[in-house]
Amino acid sequence: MRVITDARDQMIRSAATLIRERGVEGTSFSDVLAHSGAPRGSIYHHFPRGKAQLVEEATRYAGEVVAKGLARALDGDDPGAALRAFIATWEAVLRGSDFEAGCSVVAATLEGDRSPAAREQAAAAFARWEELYAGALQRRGVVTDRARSLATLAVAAIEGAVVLARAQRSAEPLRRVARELEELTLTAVTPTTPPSGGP
Amino acid sequence: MRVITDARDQMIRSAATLIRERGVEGTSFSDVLAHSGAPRGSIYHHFPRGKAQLVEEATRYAGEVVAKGLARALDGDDPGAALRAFIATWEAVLRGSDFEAGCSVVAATLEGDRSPAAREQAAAAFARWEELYAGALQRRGVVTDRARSLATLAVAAIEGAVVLARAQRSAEPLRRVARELEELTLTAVTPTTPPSGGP
DNA sequence: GTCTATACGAAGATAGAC
DNA sequence: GTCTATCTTCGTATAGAC
Repeated sequence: MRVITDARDQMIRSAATLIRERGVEGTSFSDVLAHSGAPRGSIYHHFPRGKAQLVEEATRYAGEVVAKGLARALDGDDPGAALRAFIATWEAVLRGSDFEAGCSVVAATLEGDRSPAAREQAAAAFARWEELYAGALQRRGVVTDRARSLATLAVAAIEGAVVLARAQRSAEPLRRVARELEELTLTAVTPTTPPSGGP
Repeated sequence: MRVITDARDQMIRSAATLIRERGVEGTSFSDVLAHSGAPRGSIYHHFPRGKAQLVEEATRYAGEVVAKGLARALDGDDPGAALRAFIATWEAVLRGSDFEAGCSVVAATLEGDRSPAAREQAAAAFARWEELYAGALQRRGVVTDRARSLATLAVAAIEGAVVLARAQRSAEPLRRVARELEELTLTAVTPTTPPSGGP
């Protein structure tokens, strides 16, 4: 059994954190070492393929963390609550960093032209998030195609809102997107029954 | 009167194009010179503050190009049509680059922690796009607050969809987001009148 | 496994000739 | 204005000692 807080995992976590703030190109090995406290000589021992490998694993890790949070929030089978929890997480990230940090998976996508493997990890992460949310909508009676569209909209809009929030240094974009997505979800899972004639 | 295709403007355009593909950190002066054909000795003549200044102007330029396209599409006062035109533009960018290019303004936001001025340009661009779209919705009878929320959702979702599309190398995210946004817009501008009793 | 030292290249920025 | 040459810094990656 392996302890999950060994040096290697700590480096991956540090890399994910720094990539979130500075991007892939803006994060050097020295930065990761300083942040993680890992010894310099152990980089190529743990990551033989160098930075490309570290970025890949950091992207995969970041994707999994979000997926786990999303899955937990979806336990209650209430898509609206999951949406709120998901958005609240991002708002915490933004506020906790004074709007300096965003999503590592987005960063890996944008700067992943030099390492296709990192971009593939990013693609897998987005697909997983969409799948989780679409599944919850389907369990609440939304048909497959619509559930997929809504899930893609939710993931895209939230990730986009995080970008807008960073640029404008305000949580307002995230709140507006949250409001619209919640109402849309509510409408989708609630069959449009004409108002009955009262009691 | 100044010709708009002089060396300086060409460098700005090249920078915007390259940033869209490789990000800010991934775009060097040498890249911009090779792409624009500008002479090496003229960099610090045209941009005394160096790369930071070039990135700022490229971000501003990219924001204006999109804003102009959006304003043109909104001429007809049909928000749905504008939405389609806006999305079609991004789909063309993605397909034309084999999903290697995205939005320079997003790139400037993510890597703009080293140059606050570039991020401010990005924030201004996003705000302008939102404002344009919200204005069109208001002219179609949507109340201010709702128009703002819908506009933020649209900008965030489309920018997010461009990121997803790059990662997954597919235009599908953009198409799904387009479908949902169009329906949402249609619902918002069409007052929910209960069906009248016939002709 | 981890260390120090270093190779090697590329980046941004500057200086001085033309 | 534009050129070439160069300075300085910093990045990844490697080599060899412990």
